[in-house]
Amino acid sequence: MEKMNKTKLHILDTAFQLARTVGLESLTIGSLAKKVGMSKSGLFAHFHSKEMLQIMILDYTDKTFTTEIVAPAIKLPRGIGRLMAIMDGWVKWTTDNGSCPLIAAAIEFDDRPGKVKIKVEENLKKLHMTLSRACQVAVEAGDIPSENDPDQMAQEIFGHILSYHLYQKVMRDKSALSRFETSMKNTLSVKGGQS
Amino acid sequence: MEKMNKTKLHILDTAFQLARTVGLESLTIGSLAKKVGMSKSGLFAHFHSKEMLQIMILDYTDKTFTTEIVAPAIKLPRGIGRLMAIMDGWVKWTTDNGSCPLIAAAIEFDDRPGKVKIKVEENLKKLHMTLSRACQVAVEAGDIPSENDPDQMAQEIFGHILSYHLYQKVMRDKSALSRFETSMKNTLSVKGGQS
DNA sequence: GACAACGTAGCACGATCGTTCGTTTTTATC
DNA sequence: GATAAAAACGAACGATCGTGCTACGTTGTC
Repeated sequence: MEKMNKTKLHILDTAFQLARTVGLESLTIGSLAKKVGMSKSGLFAHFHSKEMLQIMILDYTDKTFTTEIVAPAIKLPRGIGRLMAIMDGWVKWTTDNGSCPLIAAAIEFDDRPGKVKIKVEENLKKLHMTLSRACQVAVEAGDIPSENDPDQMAQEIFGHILSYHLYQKVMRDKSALSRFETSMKNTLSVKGGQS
Repeated sequence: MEKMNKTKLHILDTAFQLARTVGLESLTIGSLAKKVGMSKSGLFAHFHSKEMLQIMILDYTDKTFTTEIVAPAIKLPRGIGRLMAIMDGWVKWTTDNGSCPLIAAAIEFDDRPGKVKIKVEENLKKLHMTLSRACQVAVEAGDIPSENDPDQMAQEIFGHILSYHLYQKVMRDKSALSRFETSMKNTLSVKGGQS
């Protein structure tokens, strides 16, 4: 873990908020500096390239998501409650203000190799692991059928969130949330494969 | 429908390809002009603002998706085959080269009101309708259970595609495709809700 | 209180952004 | 082949991009 002084944290927090509405690429150092209230060069000195700034925003995003959503869920007793707590938090995280910088970055950089994409890949995998683990715990607790593969469920659930985001935020579909909840139920119940 | 001369179509086709790798915002008129092989101002004259260019790229994307993927599927006999043909085409469309400009734009503009967002919303709704209709046809043909709501299935399926895209393209997960297929099976089969 | 280290500001760089303008080249019409 | 219309061009605009450099102010240490 890296040392972080007060100013740098304040910058990152502002950058995080800004990135939620404009993404990582359209976030410019000039606009960020104006919003923070300091000079472009003074801000720039904390990071030594825009690429590094983007990476640290992703880091900050991950840390915020973990402490605000994952950590509280982990405190719940082992079982499906943890998973649902994460999902509730995630939905709120998606709905409230702006979208998720990680998702935005994932789409922006999916075809642009580089350090940022590597960081995105890393964070996405971590998120998948969190989901997958939570599913596994729910299975072990007997809350959901053991036929279900945790990785399969995780990928499906990830899709439910992404889809919800599009339907709710872009298409402004009033039914988006209830459909999301139905989707979750479907994923977590037994699968009656007709072969 | 608008009249379109040869040059404009060529520009849009090139822009479409470029947008698949960099998105709509990072696509600059200068870089596009260079790739097309004409001057910035000459190209700019065809559209009268960058915003209009972005909208026409989205239009072009929609038209291409329709003729390349939806139209061939419609020619198949009524039933689940149509839906699966669309999904096959969509997966290939997502996997082959770059991602989908519409999806990228949806993420980029979800919190930026304006004409572009309106166009994105319009196209997404059209895509949802296409999916929903295909599901409904499959139900009517008796290929999938009638308990399933077409809109519900459409939102789920949309999520499966988005998730697949992230897992395959960003996380480079080898199992992404097979999980996607499982997800599709799950969505299209009966739901055994344990209340 | 001298001194080193650090955080921040100011200024400027070359590049590129979207856009405008006037001119030249191409195309179509008679 | 003359002429009008349309298409493409080169140059330039003011603004902003990311990034350096230098200097000034603050802070902590001896």
